[in-house]
Formats: sequence, structure tokens, C-alpha cells
Amino acid sequence: MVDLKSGANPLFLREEELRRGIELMFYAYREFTSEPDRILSEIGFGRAHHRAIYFIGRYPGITISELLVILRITKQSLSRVLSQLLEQGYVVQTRGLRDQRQRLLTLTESGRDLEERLTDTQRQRFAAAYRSAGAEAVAGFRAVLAGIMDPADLERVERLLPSPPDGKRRDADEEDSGRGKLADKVGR
Amino acid sequence: MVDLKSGANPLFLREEELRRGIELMFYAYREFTSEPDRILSEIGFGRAHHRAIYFIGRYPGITISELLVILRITKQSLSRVLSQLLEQGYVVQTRGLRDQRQRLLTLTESGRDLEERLTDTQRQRFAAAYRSAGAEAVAGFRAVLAGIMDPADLERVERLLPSPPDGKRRDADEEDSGRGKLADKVGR
DNA sequence: AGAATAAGTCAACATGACTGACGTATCGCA
DNA sequence: TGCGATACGTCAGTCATGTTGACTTATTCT
Repeated sequence: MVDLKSGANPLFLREEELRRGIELMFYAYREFTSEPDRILSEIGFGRAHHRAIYFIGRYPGITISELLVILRITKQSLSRVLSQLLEQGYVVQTRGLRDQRQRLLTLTESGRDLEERLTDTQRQRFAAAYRSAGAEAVAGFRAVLAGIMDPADLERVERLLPSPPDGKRRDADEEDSGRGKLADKVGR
Repeated sequence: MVDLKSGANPLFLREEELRRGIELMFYAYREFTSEPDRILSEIGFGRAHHRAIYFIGRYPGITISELLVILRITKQSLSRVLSQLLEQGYVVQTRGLRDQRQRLLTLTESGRDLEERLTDTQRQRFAAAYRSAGAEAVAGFRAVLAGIMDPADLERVERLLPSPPDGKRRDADEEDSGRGKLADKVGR
């Protein structure tokens, strides 16, 4: 059995540090989702509804298949939550202009309200954590999470934020009204 | 509708930065659990089994009620996975010495093997992310996640790691064999 | 014209959470 | 000493969210 105590042992420290990272992820993620979950349960929705609402709000006019790529769930799973969101007037579908087979998804007024209400609790949590940890810590936080996630997902996240915070956008061309072609942002 | 493009607008940046944090959490957590999930599904287990095995391995001799506090699930939910782990020989129960009502949980040899196999994929993921991000980034990562999680959970995580990495332990007394009294570590 | 693509739908199933109720053994205190 | 509190186990039912597999319809592309 391994010696679990020797504080000077670098292997022990490494093991402890890695486990600490694992545990921080577990506990932080649970806390991160707890408030939205509570609000959602009051109106008979679950976490899956939040995810759909969040990304439809994030990429207005997103298609079903693009949303499926982001969420990595099956069409049937998405269908269940989406049909509820449509029925209850949080989301609307319109046909694609170029491709009439596509259904473009957009939040309604009340959809935006709900999204705002849900995401705001998470934004506030992050804002507080960022404030108390400092700007340098935020950069470190992002660097580590970026190293953990799937590179394809990272691509998608970074597309929307300028790398140096001085106005230089990556795909600033070929956009017309503040919302670009979604296919570019989502990535296949 | 809000102007989503003006790169010089500080409010836009703040909003974007916060959303980026939210998305990093979503994507990173999914990736973080994907490998263990894959392994578990091969042997007919799920994520809940990993969580139980992980924390029993982390706190050998932990009681049922302490485990419930950590996992924040109901006794009935834990019971299902735990009875499978007991039946299939990954975990053993012994009666508490001081309090005979308690069932102390410990991993068996094969339980430790499985835990090692599952957690190792996560450790490697963290090790790679830590390596590429650097030590300072790791400190930032931890600071931000610590700010997001429940303070009670943070307490529990920090109890096991010396604050300055030089061997000073918080509760280095009253331990006998490298494993302290669990009640202290778990926290109520 | 026919294959490929986007989306919708039906059915069945697994997992992991929940509530509520009740039983048993043990501990601790008045 | 006896009784309430505690630790654990269990039965039963429900719900949310994921899965696989099969099939349909409308539209686009070659």
C-alpha cells in the first residue's frame, strides 16, 4: 500500500493535486447547476430545457442538427424538450431561407426572459468568483478548462470572443447584422 | 435588441466573458466524465457507481451517512448502486467499532483496481491540462472553482491537502495510520 | 430521376434521481 | 432502565433524461 502521509513526497503531492482538481470539478459543477435546476423545477422543466434555451439564445436561428452537434444528444431526446418549449411559447421555428428543410430556432420574448433568468444566476456566480479570484486567475481557469475540453468544442467557444480584448474579431467579415451564419459558428 | 457586435463596449465584453465561463464549464465537465462513463458502461455500471467508488476510495471506512452528505443524494438512490457494488465484490461493509449501527465502507482489491482505472483517465486529462497551462494557471483554476462551489464542499476538499506544499497538515495530530477519523474530514 | 439530407415520430428501454412509508438495530440520555 | 433519536435497509411508485431502432416526409443536390 502506498504511503499516504509523507508530505515531502512529490508523488503524493501530485496525486493529491490531481484528485483535488477532480473534486473541484465535481463540486463546482454541481453548485453551478443548482440554482437553474431549482428555478426550472418550479415550472416543470429540467436541465435539458435550460441547455436548449441557452444555446438557442446564444445562436439565434440555429438549426436542429447544429443544436444536436453542440448538445451531443440524439434527435429523439432533443425532440422531447424542444416540443415542450415550442408548445409553451418559449421558442419559435421558422423555415430556412436557403434550405427549406431546415427549421431555424429562435427564442420568443418569454424565451429570452426565461433564459435571462436562468443564466443570470450562473453569470452572477461566475462574476463573484472572478472578482474574488482576480483577472490572472480567470486566465488560468480558462486555460485549464480549455485543456480539458474537446478541441472541437473549444473552437466553438472561442469563435465568439475576440482573442485580444481590443476589438479584433476573427470572422468580422461576412456578417450582416450582428449575427453571422450559424453554420460557421457551430462547426461540424 | 442589443448590439452584439461593438467590440469596444465593456458591457459586451463582460457578458461575453461570463458566458464563455459558463460554456467552458459545460463542455469541460462533459469531457471530464466521458471516459469513465465509457468504461463503466462496459461493465454495466453508470456514473453514480463511479462517484460512490471514488469517495469510498478517498475516505476508506466512510459511513453511509457521511457518503450521503458528500453526494447529496437520497439514501434510496445510494442504496441501489451500493448494493450492486457490494454484491459484485467491489466494496465491503464492516460494522463501526464505536457505533455498531454504522456500516463502514471500504474498497476491496478489485474495487481499488476499478477506481484506479476510472480515475486514472481523469487524472491524465488533468495532468495534461495542468502541464500545458502551467503552475500559475492551475492556481487560478482552483481559485475560480473554489469561488463557485459550496463553501462546505470546499472545506472538505481542502482538509486533505496542505495549504503551503511543505508538509504542514491542518489536522496532522490524532491520526494513527495515514487515515484520520472520517467524521472530521467529511464535515456536516 | 434518384440518392442524400433535415427533420419528425413511434416504441421500448436504462439510469439515476425523487417522495413517502415503514422496519430494525443500536445508542445515549433523562 | 426505558424510551426517543439515530443509522441503516427496503418496498413501491414516479419523473427526467438519456439511449437504440425503425420508419416517414419534404427538400435539395447530383
